[in-house]
Amino acid sequence: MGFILNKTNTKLKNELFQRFKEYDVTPEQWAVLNCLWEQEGVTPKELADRIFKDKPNTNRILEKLQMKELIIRKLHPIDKRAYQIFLTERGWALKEELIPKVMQLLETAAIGIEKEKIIEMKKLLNQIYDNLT
Amino acid sequence: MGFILNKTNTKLKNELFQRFKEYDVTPEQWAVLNCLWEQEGVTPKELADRIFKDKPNTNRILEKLQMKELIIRKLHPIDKRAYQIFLTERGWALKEELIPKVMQLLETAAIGIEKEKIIEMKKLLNQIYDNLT
DNA sequence: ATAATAAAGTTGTCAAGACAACTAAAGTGG
DNA sequence: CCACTTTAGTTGTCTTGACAACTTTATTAT
Repeated sequence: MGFILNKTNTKLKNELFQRFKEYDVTPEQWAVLNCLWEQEGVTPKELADRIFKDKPNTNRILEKLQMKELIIRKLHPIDKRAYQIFLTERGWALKEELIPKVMQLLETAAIGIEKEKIIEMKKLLNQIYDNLT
Repeated sequence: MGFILNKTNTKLKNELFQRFKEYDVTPEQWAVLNCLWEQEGVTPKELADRIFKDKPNTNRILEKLQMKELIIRKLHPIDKRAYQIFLTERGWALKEELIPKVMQLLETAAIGIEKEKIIEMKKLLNQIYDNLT
Protein backbone atom coordinates (compact mmCIF):
# COMPACT_ATOMS: atom_id res chain seq x y z
CA MET A 1 0.00 0.00 0.00
CA GLY A 2 2.56 2.53 1.13
CA PHE A 3 4.70 1.30 -1.68
CA ILE A 4 2.12 1.96 -4.39
CA LEU A 5 1.29 5.27 -2.82
CA ASN A 6 4.91 6.31 -2.92
CA LYS A 7 5.42 5.02 -6.42
CA THR A 8 2.45 6.92 -7.82
CA ASN A 9 3.17 10.06 -5.87
CA THR A 10 6.76 10.14 -7.07
CA LYS A 11 5.69 9.60 -10.64
CA LEU A 12 3.05 12.30 -10.52
CA LYS A 13 5.40 14.77 -8.92
CA ASN A 14 8.03 14.02 -11.49
CA GLU A 15 5.61 14.44 -14.38
CA LEU A 16 4.61 17.79 -12.99
CA PHE A 17 8.26 18.71 -12.66
CA GLN A 18 8.78 17.93 -16.34
CA ARG A 19 5.85 20.03 -17.41
CA PHE A 20 6.98 22.94 -15.25
CA LYS A 21 10.54 22.73 -16.49
CA GLU A 22 10.22 25.47 -19.06
CA TYR A 23 9.09 27.83 -16.32
CA ASP A 24 11.83 26.78 -13.92
CA VAL A 25 9.36 26.00 -11.15
CA THR A 26 9.26 22.80 -9.10
CA PRO A 27 6.05 21.18 -7.82
CA GLU A 28 6.85 22.33 -4.30
CA GLN A 29 7.46 25.88 -5.44
CA TRP A 30 4.20 25.67 -7.29
CA ALA A 31 2.42 24.67 -4.09
CA VAL A 32 3.64 27.86 -2.47
CA LEU A 33 2.70 29.99 -5.46
CA ASN A 34 -0.71 28.37 -5.40
CA CYS A 35 -1.25 29.51 -1.83
CA LEU A 36 -0.11 33.01 -2.67
CA TRP A 37 -2.40 33.28 -5.67
CA GLU A 38 -5.23 32.70 -3.24
CA GLN A 39 -3.93 35.03 -0.60
CA GLU A 40 -0.92 37.31 -0.54
CA GLY A 41 0.73 38.80 2.49
CA VAL A 42 0.80 35.67 4.62
CA THR A 43 3.83 34.76 6.70
CA PRO A 44 6.24 31.90 5.98
CA LYS A 45 4.89 30.11 9.03
CA GLU A 46 1.36 30.40 7.70
CA LEU A 47 2.49 29.08 4.32
CA ALA A 48 4.29 26.19 5.99
CA ASP A 49 1.04 25.15 7.68
CA ARG A 50 -0.90 25.36 4.46
CA ILE A 51 1.46 23.28 2.40
CA PHE A 52 2.01 20.80 5.26
CA LYS A 53 5.74 21.31 5.39
CA ASP A 54 7.97 22.46 8.21
CA LYS A 55 9.49 25.89 8.57
CA PRO A 56 12.99 25.13 7.30
CA ASN A 57 11.70 23.54 4.12
CA THR A 58 9.23 26.30 3.49
CA ASN A 59 11.92 28.83 4.09
CA ARG A 60 14.22 27.29 1.53
CA ILE A 61 11.48 27.08 -1.05
CA LEU A 62 10.80 30.75 -0.43
CA GLU A 63 14.48 31.54 -0.87
CA LYS A 64 14.41 29.95 -4.29
CA LEU A 65 11.25 31.74 -5.30
CA GLN A 66 12.83 34.96 -4.19
CA MET A 67 15.97 34.30 -6.20
CA LYS A 68 13.79 33.75 -9.24
CA GLU A 69 12.03 37.01 -8.40
CA LEU A 70 8.62 35.42 -8.21
CA ILE A 71 7.98 36.64 -4.67
CA ILE A 72 9.20 39.34 -2.34
CA ARG A 73 9.36 39.45 1.43
CA LYS A 74 8.20 42.51 3.30
CA LEU A 75 8.69 43.10 6.98
CA HIS A 76 5.58 42.37 8.98
CA PRO A 77 4.03 45.66 10.09
CA ILE A 78 3.38 44.44 13.62
CA ASP A 79 5.50 41.40 14.40
CA LYS A 80 9.16 42.21 13.97
CA ARG A 81 10.07 38.53 13.82
CA ALA A 82 7.87 37.84 10.84
CA TYR A 83 7.66 38.59 7.15
CA GLN A 84 4.84 38.93 4.73
CA ILE A 85 5.17 37.24 1.37
CA PHE A 86 3.95 38.92 -1.77
CA LEU A 87 3.98 37.88 -5.41
CA THR A 88 5.89 39.88 -7.97
CA GLU A 89 4.43 40.62 -11.37
CA ARG A 90 6.19 37.56 -12.72
CA GLY A 91 4.81 35.52 -9.86
CA TRP A 92 1.30 36.53 -10.81
CA ALA A 93 1.97 36.00 -14.49
CA LEU A 94 2.85 32.36 -13.91
CA LYS A 95 -0.64 31.63 -12.65
CA GLU A 96 -2.17 31.63 -16.11
CA GLU A 97 0.61 29.42 -17.41
CA LEU A 98 0.97 26.83 -14.70
CA ILE A 99 -2.62 26.09 -13.79
CA PRO A 100 -3.53 24.72 -17.25
CA LYS A 101 -0.46 22.50 -17.08
CA VAL A 102 -1.62 21.04 -13.79
CA MET A 103 -5.15 20.53 -15.08
CA GLN A 104 -3.85 18.80 -18.14
CA LEU A 105 -1.69 16.47 -16.09
CA LEU A 106 -4.52 15.59 -13.72
CA GLU A 107 -6.72 14.81 -16.69
CA THR A 108 -4.10 12.53 -18.11
CA ALA A 109 -3.69 10.86 -14.74
CA ALA A 110 -7.42 10.27 -14.46
CA ILE A 111 -7.99 8.75 -17.88
CA GLY A 112 -10.47 5.89 -17.64
CA ILE A 113 -11.38 6.72 -14.04
CA GLU A 114 -14.77 8.06 -13.07
CA LYS A 115 -14.90 11.38 -11.31
CA GLU A 116 -16.58 9.92 -8.24
CA LYS A 117 -13.74 7.46 -7.86
CA ILE A 118 -11.29 10.32 -7.73
CA ILE A 119 -13.39 12.13 -5.16
CA GLU A 120 -13.67 8.92 -3.17
CA MET A 121 -9.94 8.45 -3.28
CA LYS A 122 -9.27 11.95 -2.07
CA LYS A 123 -11.55 11.29 0.87
CA LEU A 124 -9.75 8.06 1.67
CA LEU A 125 -6.35 9.68 1.43
CA ASN A 126 -7.46 12.40 3.78
CA GLN A 127 -8.85 9.85 6.18
CA ILE A 128 -5.59 7.93 6.15
CA TYR A 129 -3.78 11.17 6.81
CA ASP A 130 -6.01 11.90 9.77
CA ASN A 131 -5.60 8.37 11.09
CA LEU A 132 -1.88 8.97 11.27
CA THR A 133 -2.05 12.27 13.10
CA MET B 1 -5.28 15.64 -5.86
CA GLY B 2 -1.53 15.50 -6.24
CA PHE B 3 -1.38 17.65 -3.17
CA ILE B 4 -3.35 15.25 -0.98
CA LEU B 5 -1.45 12.33 -2.43
CA ASN B 6 1.84 13.94 -1.54
CA LYS B 7 0.67 14.97 1.89
CA THR B 8 -0.52 11.49 2.81
CA ASN B 9 2.47 9.76 1.28
CA THR B 10 4.88 11.98 3.18
CA LYS B 11 3.04 11.40 6.42
CA LEU B 12 2.93 7.65 5.98
CA LYS B 13 6.60 7.47 5.07
CA ASN B 14 7.49 9.57 8.03
CA GLU B 15 5.45 7.44 10.41
CA LEU B 16 7.19 4.37 9.11
CA PHE B 17 10.51 6.11 9.57
CA GLN B 18 9.65 6.75 13.21
CA ARG B 19 8.69 3.17 13.83
CA PHE B 20 11.86 1.91 12.18
CA LYS B 21 14.05 4.32 14.07
CA GLU B 22 15.12 1.86 16.72
CA TYR B 23 16.38 -0.46 13.99
CA ASP B 24 18.18 2.32 12.12
CA VAL B 25 16.41 1.52 8.86
CA THR B 26 14.64 3.99 6.59
CA PRO B 27 11.49 3.20 4.60
CA GLU B 28 13.53 3.11 1.40
CA GLN B 29 16.08 0.78 2.90
CA TRP B 30 13.19 -1.36 4.04
CA ALA B 31 11.90 -1.53 0.46
CA VAL B 32 15.21 -2.99 -0.63
CA LEU B 33 15.33 -5.44 2.25
CA ASN B 34 11.80 -6.47 1.40
CA CYS B 35 12.87 -7.40 -2.12
CA LEU B 36 15.83 -9.33 -0.82
CA TRP B 37 13.75 -11.28 1.68
CA GLU B 38 11.80 -12.51 -1.31
CA GLN B 39 14.82 -13.21 -3.45
CA GLU B 40 18.50 -12.91 -2.75
CA GLY B 41 21.30 -12.71 -5.27
CA VAL B 42 19.70 -10.15 -7.56
CA THR B 43 21.70 -7.30 -9.05
CA PRO B 44 21.43 -3.64 -8.08
CA LYS B 45 19.87 -2.94 -11.46
CA GLU B 46 17.24 -5.60 -10.83
CA LEU B 47 16.53 -4.12 -7.40
CA ALA B 48 16.26 -0.65 -8.88
CA ASP B 49 13.55 -1.86 -11.25
CA ARG B 50 11.63 -3.55 -8.48
CA ILE B 51 11.56 -0.61 -6.15
CA PHE B 52 10.91 1.83 -9.01
CA LYS B 53 13.96 3.92 -8.36
CA ASP B 54 16.89 4.77 -10.57
CA LYS B 55 20.33 3.23 -10.37
CA PRO B 56 22.12 6.01 -8.51
CA ASN B 57 19.51 6.10 -5.77
CA THR B 58 19.41 2.36 -5.44
CA ASN B 59 23.15 2.28 -5.30
CA ARG B 60 23.30 4.75 -2.48
CA ILE B 61 20.66 2.89 -0.52
CA LEU B 62 22.71 -0.26 -0.97
CA GLU B 63 25.81 1.55 0.24
CA LYS B 64 24.03 2.42 3.44
CA LEU B 65 22.71 -1.08 3.94
CA GLN B 66 26.23 -2.37 3.40
CA MET B 67 27.65 0.04 5.94
CA LYS B 68 25.11 -1.24 8.44
CA GLU B 69 26.16 -4.76 7.52
CA LEU B 70 22.68 -5.81 6.52
CA ILE B 71 23.70 -6.86 3.02
CA ILE B 72 26.84 -7.89 1.18
CA ARG B 73 27.78 -7.59 -2.47
CA LYS B 74 29.33 -10.46 -4.29
CA LEU B 75 30.82 -10.32 -7.75
CA HIS B 76 28.49 -11.67 -10.36
CA PRO B 77 29.74 -15.08 -11.52
CA ILE B 78 29.18 -14.34 -15.19
CA ASP B 79 28.86 -10.62 -15.74
CA LYS B 80 31.97 -8.86 -14.51
CA ARG B 81 30.20 -5.51 -14.48
CA ALA B 82 27.54 -6.64 -12.09
CA TYR B 83 27.11 -7.60 -8.45
CA GLN B 84 24.82 -9.92 -6.62
CA ILE B 85 23.26 -8.69 -3.41
CA PHE B 86 22.85 -11.02 -0.45
CA LEU B 87 21.47 -10.50 3.03
CA THR B 88 23.64 -10.92 6.08
CA GLU B 89 22.41 -12.71 9.15
CA ARG B 90 21.43 -9.36 10.60
CA GLY B 91 19.64 -8.53 7.38
CA TRP B 92 17.57 -11.67 7.68
CA ALA B 93 16.96 -11.14 11.38
CA LEU B 94 15.33 -7.77 10.71
CA LYS B 95 12.56 -9.40 8.75
CA GLU B 96 10.77 -10.69 11.82
CA GLU B 97 11.07 -7.32 13.48
CA LEU B 98 10.16 -4.92 10.72
CA ILE B 99 7.25 -6.65 9.06
CA PRO B 100 5.00 -6.50 12.16
CA LYS B 101 5.80 -2.81 12.45
CA VAL B 102 4.64 -2.22 8.89
CA MET B 103 1.50 -4.26 9.41
CA GLN B 104 0.69 -2.33 12.53
CA LEU B 105 1.13 0.99 10.78
CA LEU B 106 -1.04 -0.03 7.85
CA GLU B 107 -3.74 -1.13 10.24
CA THR B 108 -3.61 2.21 11.98
CA ALA B 109 -3.75 3.98 8.65
CA ALA B 110 -6.80 1.98 7.59
CA ILE B 111 -8.89 2.50 10.72
CA GLY B 112 -12.52 3.02 9.76
CA ILE B 113 -11.92 2.08 6.13
CA GLU B 114 -13.32 -1.09 4.60
CA LYS B 115 -10.88 -3.52 3.10
CA GLU B 116 -12.43 -3.31 -0.34
CA LYS B 117 -11.93 0.43 -0.32
CA ILE B 118 -8.24 -0.07 0.24
CA ILE B 119 -8.06 -2.62 -2.55
CA GLU B 120 -9.99 -0.26 -4.79
CA MET B 121 -7.60 2.54 -3.96
CA LYS B 122 -4.56 0.45 -4.75
CA LYS B 123 -6.08 -0.33 -8.13
CA LEU B 124 -6.74 3.32 -8.81
CA LEU B 125 -3.24 4.34 -7.78
CA ASN B 126 -1.78 1.74 -10.09
CA GLN B 127 -4.00 2.91 -12.89
CA ILE B 128 -2.91 6.50 -12.36
CA TYR B 129 0.67 5.32 -12.41
CA ASP B 130 0.11 3.52 -15.68
CA ASN B 131 -1.66 6.53 -17.16
CA LEU B 132 1.48 8.54 -16.55
CA THR B 133 3.88 6.11 -18.10
C1' DA C 1 8.41 45.16 35.27
C1' DT C 2 11.10 41.35 34.81
C1' DA C 3 11.95 36.52 34.16
C1' DA C 4 10.48 32.46 31.86
C1' DT C 5 8.36 30.59 27.92
C1' DA C 6 6.82 30.37 23.28
C1' DA C 7 6.99 31.55 18.48
C1' DA C 8 9.18 33.11 13.79
C1' DG C 9 12.75 32.54 11.19
C1' DT C 10 17.49 30.75 10.07
C1' DT C 11 21.27 27.42 9.52
C1' DG C 12 23.36 22.79 9.42
C1' DT C 13 23.09 17.78 8.82
C1' DC C 14 21.57 13.54 6.76
C1' DA C 15 18.63 10.64 3.55
C1' DA C 16 16.48 10.65 -0.69
C1' DG C 17 14.94 11.54 -5.80
C1' DA C 18 16.13 13.18 -10.56
C1' DC C 19 19.51 13.87 -13.77
C1' DA C 20 23.97 14.18 -16.28
C1' DA C 21 28.34 12.38 -17.03
C1' DC C 22 31.52 8.94 -16.52
C1' DT C 23 34.10 3.93 -16.47
C1' DA C 24 34.26 -0.68 -17.54
C1' DA C 25 32.38 -4.70 -19.37
C1' DA C 26 29.13 -7.02 -22.62
C1' DG C 27 26.84 -7.50 -26.80
C1' DT C 28 26.42 -6.55 -31.98
C1' DG C 29 27.53 -5.38 -36.61
C1' DG C 30 30.39 -5.16 -40.48
C1' DC D 1 38.25 -9.51 -35.43
C1' DC D 2 37.42 -4.82 -34.44
C1' DA D 3 34.53 -0.75 -34.04
C1' DC D 4 30.02 0.72 -32.28
C1' DT D 5 26.47 0.50 -29.14
C1' DT D 6 24.41 -0.91 -25.01
C1' DT D 7 24.36 -1.95 -20.16
C1' DA D 8 25.89 -2.06 -14.96
C1' DG D 9 27.54 0.52 -11.84
C1' DT D 10 29.54 4.94 -9.94
C1' DT D 11 30.06 9.90 -8.87
C1' DG D 12 28.54 14.72 -8.67
C1' DT D 13 24.94 18.32 -8.45
C1' DC D 14 20.49 20.22 -7.24
C1' DT D 15 16.01 20.13 -4.76
C1' DT D 16 13.45 18.38 -1.11
C1' DG D 17 12.13 16.41 3.66
C1' DA D 18 12.92 15.68 8.69
C1' DC D 19 15.18 17.14 12.54
C1' DA D 20 18.08 19.69 15.88
C1' DA D 21 20.04 23.87 17.37
C1' DC D 22 20.15 28.57 17.30
C1' DT D 23 18.77 34.01 17.29
C1' DT D 24 15.48 37.39 17.79
C1' DT D 25 11.11 39.02 19.11
C1' DA D 26 6.44 38.18 21.56
C1' DT D 27 3.84 36.54 25.07
C1' DT D 28 2.94 35.04 29.69
C1' DA D 29 3.36 34.59 34.53
C1' DT D 30 4.93 36.16 38.67
